[in-house]
Amino acid sequence: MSRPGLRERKKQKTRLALIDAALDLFRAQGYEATTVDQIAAAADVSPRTFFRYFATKEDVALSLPVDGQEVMLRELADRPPEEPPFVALSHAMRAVLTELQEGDVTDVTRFLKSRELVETTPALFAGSVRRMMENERRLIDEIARREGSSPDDLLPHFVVSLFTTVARVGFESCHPQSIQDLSAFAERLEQMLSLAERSLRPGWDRGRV
Amino acid sequence: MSRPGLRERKKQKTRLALIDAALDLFRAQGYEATTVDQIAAAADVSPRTFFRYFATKEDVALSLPVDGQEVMLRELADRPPEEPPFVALSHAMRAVLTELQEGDVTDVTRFLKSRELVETTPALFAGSVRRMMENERRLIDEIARREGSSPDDLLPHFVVSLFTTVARVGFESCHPQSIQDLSAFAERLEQMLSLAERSLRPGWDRGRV
DNA sequence: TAATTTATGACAGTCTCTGACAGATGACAA
DNA sequence: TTGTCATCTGTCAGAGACTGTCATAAATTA
Repeated sequence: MSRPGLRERKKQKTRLALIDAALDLFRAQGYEATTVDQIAAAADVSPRTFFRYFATKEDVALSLPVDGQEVMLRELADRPPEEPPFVALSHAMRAVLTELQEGDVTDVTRFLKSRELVETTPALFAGSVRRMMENERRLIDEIARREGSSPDDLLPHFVVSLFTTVARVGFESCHPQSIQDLSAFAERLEQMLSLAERSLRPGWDRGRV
Repeated sequence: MSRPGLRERKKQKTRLALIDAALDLFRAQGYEATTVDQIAAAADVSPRTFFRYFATKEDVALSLPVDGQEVMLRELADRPPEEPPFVALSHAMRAVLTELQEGDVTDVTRFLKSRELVETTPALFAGSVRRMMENERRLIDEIARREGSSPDDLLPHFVVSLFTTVARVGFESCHPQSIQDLSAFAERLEQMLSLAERSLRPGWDRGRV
């Protein structure tokens, strides 16, 4: 696993510079009030280059949560097949938070920053939900594959949507307080997962009720 | 209940003209490919006037589903308090479809048109979900009021989010086929509601499990 | 009919985002 | 080291969504 070339490293640097510049400007003067020109200037690139890294202004704010969804999908694929769908999804989600916590501290900071931004900015919140739902399709496919469901079976759709909802409500409920570390997130998530577990019949996620 | 004045009638006419022009253009050449200028021209108003009726291009496409949400909220407020939350929400949703069906036929056509458009256009789908979630807050408040929950109780949030998810999955599952009438919608909705009912423990939506 | 309110059109301007082209820079082989 | 090539970047021009402003026209009211 050799170190990537200079070009690749520069690209990563530019990408992070744009993300950090954007998050700071968004926090300081609000999302709508900051222009792409300002972000580009703060990161020392031309406005055109900004759009070579991020398709939209929204993308730069949501790139971290989006990365998280990728991790989640990878983790889900690694869960043992005998695990019921909802349990597998829960563990995959926990793994995302764990992986983040074990990584670089600046990553955690960036993540929390962007998370707070998303919760307090309606436009970004909308975008976040949108991506969550685009991701839902992929989670559904993976669950359907694991369970061997037929393509028009509504159960995988139901299970994944329900799980996504539970996770979202958990995250949202963190919003009023300013969250300093990830453990508060993890705690809320467990709280919601157990509420869901208590509400649902055993075997519901495999159609055996 | 006197007939509104000429000015008010003209406004309603312009509004409907914009909606119809927009929906037709969107269907014919796609949502992104049609410009606001085209819509305004088709409805015989200036582009500036378009924005006096709809804040964004998205709004004109989603105005009908948004109207539906208003109806849903009104219906929910009319449900008897002894009804458990999930049942009350289900009945309110049924009432929306019933009210639509009993109204003008052109309204139903417009509704189905916009519904298909939303499902087939990612940008609009995202916007639709976003409004659904903005509406969620109001539904939560109403359920919390009915049940006398404390403001930081997660249960009303959970119940409403779960219901919204179920309804959404039901609507989405209609997409592949082209829906001609509302009864197909109603049928799918019932299918999903019964799946949810089977999966959940009795009393879950009042915290009595 | 006159006065007032309100809807509309016309115009100018900002911001997001895209295509096209040319110059700069890193990757790689001779 | 040098030359070639692919890729990154800046500059420019432009479309399209959306907003503020002001004058005009139409509806409402006295």
